[in-house]
Amino acid sequence: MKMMTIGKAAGKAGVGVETVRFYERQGLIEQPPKPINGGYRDYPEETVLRIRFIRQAQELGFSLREIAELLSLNADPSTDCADVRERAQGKLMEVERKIAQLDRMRLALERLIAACPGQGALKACSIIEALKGGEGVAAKPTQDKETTP
Amino acid sequence: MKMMTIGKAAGKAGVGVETVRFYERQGLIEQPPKPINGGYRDYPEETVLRIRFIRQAQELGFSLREIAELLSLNADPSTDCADVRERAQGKLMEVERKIAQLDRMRLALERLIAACPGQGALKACSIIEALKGGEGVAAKPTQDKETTP
DNA sequence: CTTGACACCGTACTATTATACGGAGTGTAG
DNA sequence: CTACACTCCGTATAATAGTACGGTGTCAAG
Repeated sequence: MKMMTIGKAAGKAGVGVETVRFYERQGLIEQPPKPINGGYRDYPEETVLRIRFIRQAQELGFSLREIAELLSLNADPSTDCADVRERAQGKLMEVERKIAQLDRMRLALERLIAACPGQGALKACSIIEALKGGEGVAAKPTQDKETTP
Repeated sequence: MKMMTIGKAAGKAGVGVETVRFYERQGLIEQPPKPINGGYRDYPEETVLRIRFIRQAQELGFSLREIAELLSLNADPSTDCADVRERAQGKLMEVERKIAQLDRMRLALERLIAACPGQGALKACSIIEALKGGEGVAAKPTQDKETTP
């Protein structure tokens, strides 16, 4: 039977061997047991999928800690369902917020592209305006007390 | 006239003073000139907007380097329009890819939440499957040569 | 049975993104 | 005019996410 060593697994997932080991140390993926008689570990296909998930999620702005939380939703069909549900709902809200923000950015970029070759009136569309609404979850800005007495 | 010191600007943007200085050093925001007779710098409102944009974009998975690229699209109505347009189109594709990925994750989370309280058949929906399609731009996985000779 | 590529493992180094510290200067409320 | 908070600037330290290195062990092709 074909044996998947760490190098093969890393290759299939598109990362380096050291990265796989790093994720193991962080508890993001499980290290397969070392064969009883010594020798090389055999990685299951699932590890490859997990690593790919991790990389994709990173590109979407999740930290490894957050990704661990996402993966934990997946991992335990045995654990308290209501708890998983609640955490999933939190993540869902986060995801929806990101989608909304990206959609604003998409619109801004589209406007920018549209405005570009037509006339010189490029000044009209500011990328910065794109993400105006939808505050991040933490660290609210201090209120600007209006000079309107 | 009201003067916005670095602390005020940082507060309005929801970051610390040190972070503002850091962004200045990175060239993400411009440091206002020091008043001729010494004293404190006066930050324009635009700086606050830029900082907020930076934080939002970071949550969407852009690095500071990428954010600098995004901001540069905004900055120069004078520069070569075709170039700006091209870069904007690249960013747009990136944004659309992210949206698609997040949409998959959203669906997976919704399925997870829906599957949760009904029956114990939670096993059915794997978060990991959510991001299957849509490879990241770089680092393609090595091809798994099928054992089908 | 040797040789070369890779696994194993611990430790060290790097890049990115901040945060903290310390000493001197500045602005303002009382 | 003094106390206190805040700015300024340079340097130091930290957290996150890897990446590299070096010595030893293992496997498999020739």
